[in-house]
Amino acid sequence: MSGGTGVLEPLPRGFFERPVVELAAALLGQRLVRGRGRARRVARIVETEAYGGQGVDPSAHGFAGPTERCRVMFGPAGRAYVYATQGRCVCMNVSTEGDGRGRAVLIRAAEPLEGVALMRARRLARLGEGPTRRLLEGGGDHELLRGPGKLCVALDVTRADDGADVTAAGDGPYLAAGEPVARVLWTPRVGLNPRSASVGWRWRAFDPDSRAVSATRGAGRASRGPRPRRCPAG
DNA sequence: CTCACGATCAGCT
DNA sequence: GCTGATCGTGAGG
Repeated sequence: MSGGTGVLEPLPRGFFERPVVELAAALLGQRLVRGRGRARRVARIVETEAYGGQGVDPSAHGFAGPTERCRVMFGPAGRAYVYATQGRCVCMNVSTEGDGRGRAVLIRAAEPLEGVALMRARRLARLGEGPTRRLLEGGGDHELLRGPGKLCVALDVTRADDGADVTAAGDGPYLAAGEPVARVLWTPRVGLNPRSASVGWRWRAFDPDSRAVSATRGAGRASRGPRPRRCPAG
């Protein structure tokens, strides 16, 4: 049960060389793989957000151009951009387009497929007593990767993975082919500055059939905020 | 150097 | 649904 032996072939570089909003949808259903052997963990991506780059998207880290933190987004497509927010949580993005404009897709949530016990152990190691601990101990596996910070905890994604090539199988995080999702819904992205001009853009894509879609304060679930659409709009 | 601000989360009400 | 925690990051002096 733990540690499947099947080879998970990485997605090719060309998969990531496409418009960022299109990639946000294309990543739904794909596999996020971390670790080798008994430490291997595999998850099915169910929620993403597109971040437009320099001069395009005021909510994107790369809006004003490259900085030391976000330089990976300005490099080739198919690299992990991993950053810390609130000083405590880390989030993982995948660079796209590769045209030096600083665009990337944030991976917000996933469903655990393999290495679930290790994911759970990683999450529990950071939790005190409380409802979340009881939920995870009681088999609430859909909660393991439900949110960009939680996902990185469960998969041991850290700042050390910033710049990692997600098209290369190995110990580091990489992307492998899954199955396309049946439906894709779009809403505004979560947690943005409400004064930002791009706050209403429907660049958050998710699989409405998944229980693992995140429900962060504010604009999280499909049931709140503007009604999800089938196509992105500005 | 200082300072303001989060692409969040866990725990409560 | 609401709030405090807690610090990396980038901009400015």
